Amino acid sequence: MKISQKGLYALQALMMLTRRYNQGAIRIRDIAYEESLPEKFLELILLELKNARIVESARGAKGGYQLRRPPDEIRLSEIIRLVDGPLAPFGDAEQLRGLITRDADHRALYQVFLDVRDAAAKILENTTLADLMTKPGAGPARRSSKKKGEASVVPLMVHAGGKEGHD
Amino acid sequence: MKISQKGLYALQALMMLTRRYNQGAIRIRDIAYEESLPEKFLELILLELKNARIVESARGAKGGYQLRRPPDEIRLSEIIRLVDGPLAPFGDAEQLRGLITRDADHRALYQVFLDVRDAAAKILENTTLADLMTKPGAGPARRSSKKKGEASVVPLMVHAGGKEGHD
DNA sequence: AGAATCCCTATCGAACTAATAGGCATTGTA
DNA sequence: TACAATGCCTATTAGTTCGATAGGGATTCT
Repeated sequence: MKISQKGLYALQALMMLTRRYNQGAIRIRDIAYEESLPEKFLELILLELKNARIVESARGAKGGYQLRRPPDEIRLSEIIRLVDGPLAPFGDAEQLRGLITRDADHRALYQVFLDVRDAAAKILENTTLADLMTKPGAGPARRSSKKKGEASVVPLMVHAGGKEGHD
Repeated sequence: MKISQKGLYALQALMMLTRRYNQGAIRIRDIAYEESLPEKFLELILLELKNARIVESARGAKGGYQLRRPPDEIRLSEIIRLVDGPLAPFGDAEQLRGLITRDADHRALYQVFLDVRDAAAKILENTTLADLMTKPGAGPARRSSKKKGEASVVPLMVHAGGKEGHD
């Protein structure tokens, strides 16, 4: 899965709307200004988020955007899938399962791809917009999702190579 | 991280060379035929793998390609980084660490991105070409890397949504 | 000498990405 | 009721990436 510039903008805009949750409609212009995003491009993104029922809009003067659901009910996986497609590094989960079943020669390879997508999905399904809110004074970030009967998963000590592992 | 068609071809070609390990040089044409890959495109890929010292070539008649190191010393992470770039879903690990440090407003978001890349890295660093070899008769695949003093990590029961979780 | 094979650079069309443009529709307010 | 503010929507564009092909040069075996 690759997160595009557009995907990043979407997430940033939604973080902004999360901060302003319950404060009524926010103008595109204000979101763009506060998050330093290209206004016209953001307009397109918000339209897409609206069609996906993640945000809602008010038109005309005093119009603007706001979240349609509480921030702790909007998962990062949902947004990323919408804007940037499947979480799998190749194809999508369904396709990979098919290949694992049918392509005996490359089964093990596709299984690794599926493992990677599952690991990403686990993180992104369990992180909501609410989890991204950091208190202004707070130090190094660490988040947790609890509410609404969801399993809280803390990704503790996940690190690959040595202490110094680039990419 | 997104694995391109080219990346998949590279991995497939290397799996083929793993099967033929210690059997001398294999012609591009034979690899292409056996794995059903476009020959000319594969040529480019192998050239790149050669420059990265993953495979070595012999030129002239009786020429061809072979792995330059034993299959259990070639990690999927190395190949994917070479062909498709950083494992992170956005930017690279170093850049993400910088953003987490400096961009207070979006720190938590970038931390999630880094968590995702760490999860992917963990899997891909711990899987080698040797791990992808399945016995011809064997059923559902499961692999493990042991040799050369590496920590063997079995990604057990990693699954996101419900039983039926597409992408 | 000649055939086989890898080496290398160039090129191509299709698709995707990030962004901009501009007119239409709706709504609050003077 | 006008009009200004704002979102809605479609089109367009320049630049990049992707997947693939082409072809001549260099090397090595027989």
